Amino acid sequence: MNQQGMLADALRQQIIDGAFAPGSRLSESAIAEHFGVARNTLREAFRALSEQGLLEHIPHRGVSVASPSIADVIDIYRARRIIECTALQQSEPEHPAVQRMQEAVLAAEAAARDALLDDTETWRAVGSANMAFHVALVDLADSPRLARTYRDLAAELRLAFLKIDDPRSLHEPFVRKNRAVLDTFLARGAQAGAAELERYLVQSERVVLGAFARMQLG
Amino acid sequence: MNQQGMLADALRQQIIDGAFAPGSRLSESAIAEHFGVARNTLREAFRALSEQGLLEHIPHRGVSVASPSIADVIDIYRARRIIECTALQQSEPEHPAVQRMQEAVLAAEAAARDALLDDTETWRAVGSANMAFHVALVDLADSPRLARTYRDLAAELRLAFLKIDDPRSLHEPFVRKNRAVLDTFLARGAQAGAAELERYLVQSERVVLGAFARMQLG
DNA sequence: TAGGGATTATTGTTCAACAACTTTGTTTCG
DNA sequence: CGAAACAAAGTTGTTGAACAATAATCCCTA
Repeated sequence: MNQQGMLADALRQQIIDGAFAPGSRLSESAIAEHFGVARNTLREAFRALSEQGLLEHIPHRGVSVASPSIADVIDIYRARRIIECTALQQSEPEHPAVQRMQEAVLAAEAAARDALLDDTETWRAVGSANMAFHVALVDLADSPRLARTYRDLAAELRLAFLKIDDPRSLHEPFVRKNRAVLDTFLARGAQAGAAELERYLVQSERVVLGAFARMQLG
Repeated sequence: MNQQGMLADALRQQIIDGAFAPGSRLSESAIAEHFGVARNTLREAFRALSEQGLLEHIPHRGVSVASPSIADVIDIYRARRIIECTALQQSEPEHPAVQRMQEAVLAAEAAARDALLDDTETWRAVGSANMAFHVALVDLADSPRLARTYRDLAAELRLAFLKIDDPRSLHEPFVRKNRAVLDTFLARGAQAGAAELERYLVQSERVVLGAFARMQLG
């Protein structure tokens, strides 16, 4: 792979891992030096991540890590509902992605068992496993383009999560919820699974929006 | 706006207008000279368009205009069905985008009336108006992210259209179909409109795939 | 203290050069 | 004659430096 490709991937991972706070500005020269690449090369990586919604680019002011607003969160969940619910509703139970959904749920349950009360890192791992569940779910649709769109949505949503202090209340309730979606889907079919998933998404959105609202007060 | 922004837009328009045949390679130095910019600047524009699916980038082999395969067309229509049908189904008739849907249908009908039998240019204008109808339709969902995804899908699909010789058979039948979708939606509601739209998309996909199949024979 | 203007820092763009790689053309050998 | 190996040419990938254009900061004055 290219240097810029690897560079974009590395940056992407760091951003998702919270190495830079949402909203913080990224200096071209500093980051270029940090990665040991030329400024021109870094700019190409920046543009790729901007197209994916992870970075925000303002002319002559450089790039910042995206910092989703309440409106963004609402939009992300709107898109999630459309993509995820349709993907699940129109799917077949024998699809290979189902196994990956299983594994993701098990991984999330395991991580949640091991997590201490306020260990940010572990709860983020729970969040990662939860997200892997939904990524696998979208793969049920067998549409590379929808999967790509969803990947970008998920990365953006992760930035929203980073803004919230309390990672446990953000991730813990949804381990059980994902399990419910999966079990309902397997036991009672696509239609019932999609309905359960819709409830999941509504509740998840409410939790995130609630945290955002509290944030703007405190 | 930036030079690269304008550059990307100009290139985008030229590609969509068919200035470069799908699949053709774009030489960095030639295009940079043509636009009077440096190679580095052009590369940033290239990357933006690659992210949107209009250009295909292969390391060390440069960029080519995307040339959608049959699999791509199938995927594009799959995504279209999910996005468009959900957008229409969950919409309200008083949404401002409805007016733009009206206008697009009228524009398409007018262009189709004036079109000569084999005037490629005019039939492409009909295609543009048709596409405007669907873009407006997606705006019913009030989701910037879905709208952006759909814009990229539409641009890619346009490249597929460019590969097909007979623009009339590609665009003419769908003027009436769009009218039917709109009238059904207005007269009988979102649910009925979505069903009509689904039929539209199925037929449209069949027409495009048929043309592709014939192309690979001849 | 508020406004205005010079200063400084950062980004936008260009250029030239070289490295890395692919493609093409040629040669050589079976 | 055909295929593999090799050399040559052309394109892209990346760098570093330079300058222009714009934004942010600081300092001075009223």
